[in-house]
Amino acid sequence: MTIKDIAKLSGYGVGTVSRVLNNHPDVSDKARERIMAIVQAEGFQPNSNARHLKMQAQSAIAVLVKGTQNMLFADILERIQSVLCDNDEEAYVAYLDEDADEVQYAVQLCLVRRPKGLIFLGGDLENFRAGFHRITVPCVLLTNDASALGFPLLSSFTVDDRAAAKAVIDFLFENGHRRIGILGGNLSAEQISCSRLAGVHRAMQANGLTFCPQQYQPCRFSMQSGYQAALQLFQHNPDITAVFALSDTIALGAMRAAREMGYSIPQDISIVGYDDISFAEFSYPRLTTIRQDTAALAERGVHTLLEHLAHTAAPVHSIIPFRLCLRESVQSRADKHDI
Amino acid sequence: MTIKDIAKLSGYGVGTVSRVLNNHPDVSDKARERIMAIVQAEGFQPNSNARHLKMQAQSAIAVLVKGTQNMLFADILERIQSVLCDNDEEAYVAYLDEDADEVQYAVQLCLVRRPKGLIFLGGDLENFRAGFHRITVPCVLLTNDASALGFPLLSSFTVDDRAAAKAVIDFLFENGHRRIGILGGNLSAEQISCSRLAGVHRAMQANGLTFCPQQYQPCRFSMQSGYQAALQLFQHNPDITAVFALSDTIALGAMRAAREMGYSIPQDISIVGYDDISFAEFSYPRLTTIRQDTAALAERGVHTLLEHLAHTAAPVHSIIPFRLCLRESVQSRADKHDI
DNA sequence: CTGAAAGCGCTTACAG
DNA sequence: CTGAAAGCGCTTACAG
Repeated sequence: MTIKDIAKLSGYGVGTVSRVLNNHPDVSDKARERIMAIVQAEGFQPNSNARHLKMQAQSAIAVLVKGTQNMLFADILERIQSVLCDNDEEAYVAYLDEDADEVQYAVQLCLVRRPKGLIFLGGDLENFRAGFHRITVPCVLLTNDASALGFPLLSSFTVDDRAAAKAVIDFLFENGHRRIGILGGNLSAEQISCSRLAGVHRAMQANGLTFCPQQYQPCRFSMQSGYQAALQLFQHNPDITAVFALSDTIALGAMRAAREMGYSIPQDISIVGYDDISFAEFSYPRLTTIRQDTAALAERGVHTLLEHLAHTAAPVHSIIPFRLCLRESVQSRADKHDI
Repeated sequence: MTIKDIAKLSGYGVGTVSRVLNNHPDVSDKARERIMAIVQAEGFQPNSNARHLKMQAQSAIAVLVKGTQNMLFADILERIQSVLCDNDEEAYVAYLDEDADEVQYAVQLCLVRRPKGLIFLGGDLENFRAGFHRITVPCVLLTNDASALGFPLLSSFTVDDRAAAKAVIDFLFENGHRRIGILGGNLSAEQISCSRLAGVHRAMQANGLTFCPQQYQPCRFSMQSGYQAALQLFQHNPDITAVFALSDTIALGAMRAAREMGYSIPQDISIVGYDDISFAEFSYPRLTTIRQDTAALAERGVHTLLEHLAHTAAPVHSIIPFRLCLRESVQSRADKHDI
């Protein structure tokens, strides 16, 4: 069943059928009615390959997800899909290892699939700096701030990672914690771990605390990796009273490690996460964490991309608010200051 | 840059270029070399719309995921993507509400996107029975058994849900539990909850236990819903000593509910899940659960689909082994039999 | 082994 | 408001 068949059935030409299908204004009501009736009856759907070939545009928007087990990204992705769907856009999603070069992959993808736009879920600024100039379609980076890069085709939305990290440290400090361990991602690259750690540094300094390298233990963003890193951290820093994990999954792994070391949470060790994935509220004890507004991230990201697809405009870089969710995994040590 | 440009640059015709690009055997080595050199140099990629238009086939395989927050499916999906990628296949994935009619959606999808094959992640047999005859491409259903339906285009892979559920009940019985509550999905439809519950019934009967309707509390497959359902369950059945949740997410919600009721796990109440998502191992206490072999499910599913795409063959319905993972959320009450 | 040509199903100026 | 026609970029018999 093609547009030609519909034309024959309706007595009109293919041009008119096409115009009806595409909601062109210059069609008589009679033609529109008659043709639509047949389209309905036959359940006709135009061949999208032919359509796109003619329109010289790929329909798809590609979404590159960095990290395969990332609950936060899964959450954002779900919302992205739904907004995209509401706008009749198709999404192609690819999962990359959390240490892969997403920009290099994107360049490749643009060659092969020619998406009309890209959304990056997570990204390393270093990779963008090195390779983004080769990308020629509008893009949006989520959960990292690309404003400093100055690419005209790259917008970004993120919470203020520094401020959020600082809020965590301040909160721990207020609750009497002085020796705090940090569990996070790879620092060699310009990733979110960096800005979060910058916030940690600033807060430590502001509160008169020193921070030595061994208080930071790098790991991947998974429970398993968080668990192992936490074991290391506890070993190197037997005196810490709190752990700030740069993601909830890492925090959940750290909880397990703490228990294996015989620590009670939060009596012996306090733990704070980052992301507020749904498990954070159902862990035991409930995890105190930084809530990222995934709905805002997804919606603003998609809408910005769609606008930039419609007409070129200056990139927008915007900060999404965060919130420190106070739950049960932090103990106040106000009464036992030990500095 | 089109195939025509490559032809001009190389001095060959477009036909030869196309043949080189598609690895046809009937091309001289010289032509192949010269053309490939130019293709490499220019970074040329054929327009996939044009290609597919000619080949009269959509490239994509559609994956329909039933439930948006399903960690098990997320896990399987990731593996599906990777296997598909290894085989140079593109995947289009759509997330549906867990109570949506996936078959109706699939029929629609076939009209619009014409995928060459479909993979269902989760599915209600009732929906398949009602609407699958309208689907004309090879399909695979994962985590439910479609053998009874007899559709020539529908294969299925699943663990034996009845046997697994029976194993859980037997295990609980052996450990002294006599009054067991069940938390699961919607029973009105022919979903996995049904076969799992059938296994529960059988095991209860075999062990001489009675099972009254109020011991079953339906809910959606989420922590939040599991939490609320568990609260109900405890209220209606204050004497139960164990809860079998038909998914790990439900179980995690139930754990929260149990704690709120003042129960210790597993001392006061034992909890068993289903799926073995990664959080099951990192919850506190660690969750005893049924492990589904997601790798096998994904790989066998994709390979079967690929084979059926290559040449029609009889559908295959296969059982994937399960394993009861003994961890910490079940208490032996062998010493305090109370029947 | 290679080229010229038809045609996949659609859209869109161009006439009328 | 409508139809005839060109053409999007590719593949594949058909000749040679």
